Amino acid sequence: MKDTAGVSSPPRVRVMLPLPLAGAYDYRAPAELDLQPGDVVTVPLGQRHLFGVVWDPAPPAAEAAEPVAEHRLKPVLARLPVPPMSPSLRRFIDWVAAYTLAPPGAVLRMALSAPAAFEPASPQAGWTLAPPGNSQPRLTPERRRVLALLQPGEVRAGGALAEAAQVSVGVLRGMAENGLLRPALLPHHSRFRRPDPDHPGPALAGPQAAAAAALVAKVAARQFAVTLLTGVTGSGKTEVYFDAVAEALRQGRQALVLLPEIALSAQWLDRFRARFGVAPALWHSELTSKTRRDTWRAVADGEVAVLVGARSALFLPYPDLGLVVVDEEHETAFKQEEGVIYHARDMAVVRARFAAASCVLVSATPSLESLTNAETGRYAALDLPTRHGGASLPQVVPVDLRKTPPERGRFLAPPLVAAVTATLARGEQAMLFLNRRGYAPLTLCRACGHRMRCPNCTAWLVEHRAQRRLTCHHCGHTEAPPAACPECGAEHSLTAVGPGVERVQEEAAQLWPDARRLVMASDNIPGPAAAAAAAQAISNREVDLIIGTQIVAKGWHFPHLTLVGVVDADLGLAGGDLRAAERTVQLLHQVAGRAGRAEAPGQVLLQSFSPEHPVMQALIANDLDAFMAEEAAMRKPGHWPPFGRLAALIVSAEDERAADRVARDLGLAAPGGDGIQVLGPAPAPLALLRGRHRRRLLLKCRRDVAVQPLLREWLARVEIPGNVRLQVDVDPVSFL
DNA sequence: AGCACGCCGACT
DNA sequence: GTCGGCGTGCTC
Repeated sequence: MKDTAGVSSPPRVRVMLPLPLAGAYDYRAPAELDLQPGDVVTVPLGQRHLFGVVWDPAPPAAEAAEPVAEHRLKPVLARLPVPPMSPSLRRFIDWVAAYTLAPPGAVLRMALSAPAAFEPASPQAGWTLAPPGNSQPRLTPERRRVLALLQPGEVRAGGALAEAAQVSVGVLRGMAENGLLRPALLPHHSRFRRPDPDHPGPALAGPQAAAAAALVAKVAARQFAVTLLTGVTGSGKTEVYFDAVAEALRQGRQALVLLPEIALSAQWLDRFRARFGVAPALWHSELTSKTRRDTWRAVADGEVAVLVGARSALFLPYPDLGLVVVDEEHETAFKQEEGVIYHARDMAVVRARFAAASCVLVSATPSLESLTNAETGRYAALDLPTRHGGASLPQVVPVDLRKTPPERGRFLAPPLVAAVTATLARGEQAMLFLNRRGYAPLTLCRACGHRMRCPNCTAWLVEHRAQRRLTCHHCGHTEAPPAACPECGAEHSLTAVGPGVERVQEEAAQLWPDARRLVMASDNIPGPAAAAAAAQAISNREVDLIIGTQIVAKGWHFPHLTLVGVVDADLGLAGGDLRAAERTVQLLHQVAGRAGRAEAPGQVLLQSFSPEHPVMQALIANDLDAFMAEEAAMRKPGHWPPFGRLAALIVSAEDERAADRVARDLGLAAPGGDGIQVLGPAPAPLALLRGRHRRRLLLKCRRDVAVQPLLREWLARVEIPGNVRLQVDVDPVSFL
């Protein structure tokens, strides 16, 4: 900054705004506000007032850009009475923005996700005894009861006081008018109770105790470290990392546990309560705005010691984070695919690094990424080898659909039908797993071959027979099934092709009419309450046969379930997805883990057209380590992740030619060189999505290539018109 | 992200 | 003649 001699520029601060702007904006800093980096402020922007955060001064290198002229600066309006954003969270936001190529303000927006939390705290109004005055108001029995309940100086909420005195709140108001009571503010009372690290709970022994001690030592060291905790379903991983959470509590630091499907974790919460005596704070997208506000503030104030949340919980303002746990770390649900595109598992590691916290990644079926990091020593590794309580692993058996096909128009092969029949006859529970919602994935005209497709997407319409609708699972388009073929006009020619869970349930109803059946899919399990109710019904043996999509795969404990039938084990393997095999093994292994967790041994039947496929063989032999080693050997030579880096560019526009033009320009401007390869442009597998035409390019680099500078230079060379959108997906998980 | 400015169709 | 549609562009 070149100050002319004797003329000093007025103090200015950089303020990050929660908007997708390229960087922070400069504001004039009134001296009386005494602004420091991290302060939450309100500033004018155009015609409106916005919340923002005072950011750190720009590094000298960035000063090449001309600073905004003095006369254009507007003043910071106010500093808000909330704890300042910590340096570690500010650095994390900058880091995520730089890594994902997202505007830093868009990342900040995730950290300011409860704007109501900045409104001046409105303590709840209550009533207290008024000092005795001159007037002598009438003392009815109702009024006496109220007065008897209040100690001098005590403040009680109106509703609670009225209820305790068995009067209406109107009585209280009348007493205030007569000088018996006066309004007062309730003392701040946190709704978040501190979990007790020493709450009497299940004791750990053997390998569990050893693993727990190792994690506790990491937390006690108060340094950044990453540990991969693995172990088969039921080996007690959760209780092991609970000990690490307890140590963070003892250290006076906060612990964050990320779960992929917070909505479906009623059983997880029960286990937490059993270990710590109270429920943890929760964070997910379906919180009410009031709970959201209270939780955000309580986290910022350090009142929340343990928080369990979905991926967005990474951006909450913990004052002193000591532990980050990512449970089910292999889950693709941790990948945010919209807005700021990031992988919560990977960002959790970074969040822990900036906070000098311990990070624990947990899974029965760890991702190849994490396994590789453990192998190279970047992560410590802990494995729990046995099922807790001596329960044995289920036996996995293939059902070869070529040798023993189902009857025509049916989807359950004779060996599976026989196994379910036998299980039900023994009075045990069975589950049929099919990762496909609805009745049938395709509706076809037998006369002309026309297929019912979505007008907005490259996708078939899925029949939902219960609702009498054809629905697109990508954009939500829905229509009534036509009486005649829209193409050739033939009547009664439209026929359902392939099974969904509804159709399997229909077949099950014919095969086992007396069995009590329960379908579990996102369509009929809309939220946490419904999921908990379903789990309860299963535990209470009110259900004999469960028919479910992938929502049954996650972390449930069904003690009476002894048979799992996978209706279509080949389903996830279609398509050219890099991780299709890995994901299928993980999903089917998790589903298989539902069977036989108590004393009764479990059995898993895999219906497949290719039982010789390495995925099926790995499941049958229960040797996932060998499978993952083979998977690694296949990816290594081509520098595929995790042995190389990927970034996807998705070009989309309503105008197909505009999308093509930009995709072509990107292809022409593509970077090259040693260890750098660009694939495409090509139409995306979902070439049309929500009415937008999509093209993809894929940048593949050796591990030692810095991808972000490469991408930034590349994108700067290409002009993107306003009607075309370009999304950058660093480390893509989905190839749609 | 929002809000303004700006340039073309159906209403009192 | 105006009200209003949403396309482009800027906000320290």
